[in-house]
Parts: sequence; structure tokens; C-alpha cells
Amino acid sequence: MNDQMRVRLDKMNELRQEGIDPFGHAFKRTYLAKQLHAEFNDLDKEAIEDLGKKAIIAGRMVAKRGKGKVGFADIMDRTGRIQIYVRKDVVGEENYHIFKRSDIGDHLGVEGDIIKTDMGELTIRATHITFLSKALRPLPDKFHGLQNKEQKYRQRYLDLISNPESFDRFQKRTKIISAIRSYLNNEMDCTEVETPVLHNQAGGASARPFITHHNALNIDLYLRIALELPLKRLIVGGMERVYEIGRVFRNEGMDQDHNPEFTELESYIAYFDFKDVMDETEGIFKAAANAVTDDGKVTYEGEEIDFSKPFARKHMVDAIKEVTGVDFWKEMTIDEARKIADDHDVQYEPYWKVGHIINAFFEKFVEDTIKQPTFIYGHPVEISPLAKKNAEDPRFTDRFELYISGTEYGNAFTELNDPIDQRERFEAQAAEKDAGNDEAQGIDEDFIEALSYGMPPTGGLGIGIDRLVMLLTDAESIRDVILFPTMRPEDNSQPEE
RNA sequence: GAGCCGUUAGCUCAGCCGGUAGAGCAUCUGACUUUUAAUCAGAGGGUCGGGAGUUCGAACCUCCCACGGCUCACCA
Repeated sequence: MNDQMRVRLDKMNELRQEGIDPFGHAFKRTYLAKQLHAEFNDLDKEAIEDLGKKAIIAGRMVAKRGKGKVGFADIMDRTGRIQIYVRKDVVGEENYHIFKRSDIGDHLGVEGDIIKTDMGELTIRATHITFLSKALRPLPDKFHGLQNKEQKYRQRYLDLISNPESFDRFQKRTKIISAIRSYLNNEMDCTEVETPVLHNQAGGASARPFITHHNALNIDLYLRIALELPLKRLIVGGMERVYEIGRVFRNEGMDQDHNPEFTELESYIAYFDFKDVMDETEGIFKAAANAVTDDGKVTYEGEEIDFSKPFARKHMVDAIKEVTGVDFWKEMTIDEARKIADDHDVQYEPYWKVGHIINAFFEKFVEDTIKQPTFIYGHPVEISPLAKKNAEDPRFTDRFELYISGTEYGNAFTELNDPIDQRERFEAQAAEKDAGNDEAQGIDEDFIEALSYGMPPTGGLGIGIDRLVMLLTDAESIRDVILFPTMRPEDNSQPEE
């Protein structure tokens, strides 16, 4: 309790004594701030006066400039700010007193005339103030906003109140996801589905899961690490085109690009190959970019990214050849590949095969050079255990990743639909798990059974939504695009084990 | 996980070589009928993240703890 809170508590009690509920009631508005600006900003002072229009607004008072028997304040609603002008001789002594005693942070309803001041600012000249809600704590600095990153994440509401760029970013996040949904529903004729978050075993990716317990069944359950396996079951079930935008959970480290829970989009479309999925992916990214820009161009970390042009499409081997001159199309032995790696200072592990070395070349020399949206396809089979081999060249798979600004934003392939092959790959994973790799998956018998009823050839796609939002809103941390990022509790006193 | 840095008033930040804690905004009192980071005059506000140590004396030095940030490796 500090002096400011004491003062505000006193003012709250003062309101009660005056018969005013400090935590107010419903209030009908006729205008939002943005509507006022859109409708009247272009008119001059006299034109607005001639119109003689009235407005009723409501919001949080975020700035106040008193001037004796008259005062100005800025009222903020979800669409922006609008100035109010309160005159004692207009609203009357009692009503002016309420305004005079109200603090920055309080919610007010204001009825008045729409005017422009001598300085040319659109303003509501109050005829009556309605007190709506008391703020018992002071807001962050009106000019600097809330800068403390920890506090921004822990008390997001304060960040949203005082940092408009953060508020806008979360509005954009919603628009982006909404545009993606609309594209998949309307352009791709997909069905959006919801699949379980609680899994009997964590599959569909390599990651450590969170484990929880169900009391009634007395079994451990896993929070999902991917959407993949349930969605493929729906492809078996004949839904043909499905997608889910959902939260997945990975019990791993956290940093600027990783939050323990994050939002993934996965889509599966029957009878698509990976080239069709490229078209789909390009459509998704263009729809997302168009949701938050006029021209499909965004600036990310100082670089302009253009989503409006067709995305480049390159085979991984061609991309490496362009940058380094090394041609991995040639058939080669592992010894020959190692020699090339040595010549180019590329490190490798003893168990690596040619495909691993090709991938290492890509990561070392090519990845960072890709700025504009580019599909890299044809990943080596050794690094793509879930993708189908290419029919013409079985060294490579029908897989692609979308790279933008040196970072991967989507991963897709023609899905494995051979239940016998799938069982073998699961068994290999299970062996790894027994050997101590707690990121390896177990055997999902139920999934194999589903596949054995016949899954059509299918193109699958996964996109990390949070990172896409980061890219489109120029955010430097994943925590800037997740409203309530995972934080260690401030009071770290955990119950004894 | 490793390294580096940070934590001072409600917020944003200063604080030198260890010598009894500072500014701006915000708050309070007063003045002010078109201000807009309003202005002017005055005032109040601090467990300097927590704990221990060194010292005559610690925001400052040492150690431990907590939380956070950044960089680096792995994962989306």
C-alpha cells in the first residue's frame, strides 16, 4: 500500500458517500473512438460545429490535463483514443467535481458534442460525465509505457493498456489466424476439427511430453506434442480435407523462439502431393500477410519481406549448388561425401550418411541466405523419416520446408500411408526410446490399425502459428505474440516433494 | 543446460572512489475557461529483489538465494 493507493481508496469512498457506485453499471455507447476519427477527422472545426452531432463514449481515462474550471482528458477504448473537454459551466458543479476527482486509469462514460478544438483535435465536449469504474492502482508511465519485460509478460493487461504496439500486435494475431481459417475453409474446402489434447501416448513428433494423470481411469495421460496422428485417422475416416489450429505442448527448453505451449496449424489433404501442398501453403501465407498489410509486404528485423510475388521453389540440391558450386546430384559414396565436407569445413558425425551431409551443407551455407519466401524441397531420405520417398530418385523425399528470412516457417510432405512401413518406423523409434531417448515415440498400435484400413495418398502440412505471427508483426520474442507466456511463479515456494 | 548482464519511489531511469537516497512522469495542496508528455508554485512518497558477510560505515565490495533479460547449443 503506497500513498497513491491510499488516495484512490479515499476517492472510492468519497464516491460512495456521494451516492455513486465506484464500480458502476452497464453503459450504452453511440460511438467508438475509431468511428469518431473516421467520420469527423477530415472535417474542419466549423463544418463539425454546423453538423451539431452528439456522441456517447466510454473507456479508460489514460491522460488528464486540468486547467481550473475546465479540463481535458483522453479516453481510450478498444479502438483507440478520443479527447474529451469538460467545462464546469456546462456539466455543472457536482458533475465537474466527479471529473476533477477522477484518476488516470478510471473508466468514464461521456456524453457530449462532437467538436474540434482550436488546435484542430477532434474532441467530445462533455455535457455529462458518468463514473463507471475506479482504478485503485496507478497506471504505468503515460509516456514511456511499461518497459519492464518481466512485468509486461506477467501483467499483460498493463502492457495492453500502456503499449499500443503490443495491443495492435495481438489484434493482428487474431486477424492472421482468422484469415488462415477463412482461406482453408473457403479456398481449400477443408473441415476444421478438434482432436484430443490428452493422449494415451505422445506421438507425431520427436519431443518430450508433459505427463498428467486421470484419477477416474487411474492412468497417466500425455499432453499432445503434435496434431498429426488424430488428423490422419480422420483422413482414413474419409474426411479427406481436415485441419486443426491448436495448442501443443513440449516439455523442453524455452527461449525467444520457444514457449512450452504453442499453437500449431496442421492440415491434411487427401490426393494432394507435396507440390499441391506448396500451393496451399503459399495461399495460407499470402492470406495471412494480406490480413495485416495492404500490399503483402512486411518489415522483419529491418528487412522487407514480400509475400505478394510467387514464392520461389528450389530443390535442396540445386540450392546448395547455386551457393557453393557443390553438386550433390552425382551419385556418391559416403567417403566421397566426407571428402567434400572436409574441403568445405563441414563437420559430420561418424554415423552420418550422404543425406545428412547434404542437409548439413544446406544448413551451413544456404539457410541464412534465403530472405524472401522460398520452398526448399526434396530433403534427403535420411533426415525425413515420416515422408514418402520420391518415385524417380529414392535418395530424396517428397518433402518441403518454407524458408523466410533464414528461418523455417513450414514443413510438409507426402504422408507415409503404408501401415507395414509405419510399424517398422515406430519400432525403430521404440528401440530408441528403450535406449534412453525420451524424445522418441512409442508404437501407436491404434494408429497402425487405422492405416491398415487404407489411407489415401495425402499431403500434410505443419506451420508454427506463433512464429508466423512474429514474422508478420516484427516481434523479437515468441513471448511478444503469446498473451500469457509461461513464466516461473514469482513466489517460487513449491510444495515439498 | 553454460556464459554475461539486470533487479533503486506506482512507472521510466540516474546514483562517481564505500560516507545517512535523486530526477522526470504519476500523487497531494494552491493558481489557471481550448489543453494535448499542459504550465507555474509548494509538498509527500523508498525493507535500494531477499539473506548473510567484510567494514567505524554498504544501493555500491564478497558469498548464497530468487526472479528476469541477452548470447550460445537442441527442439516449432
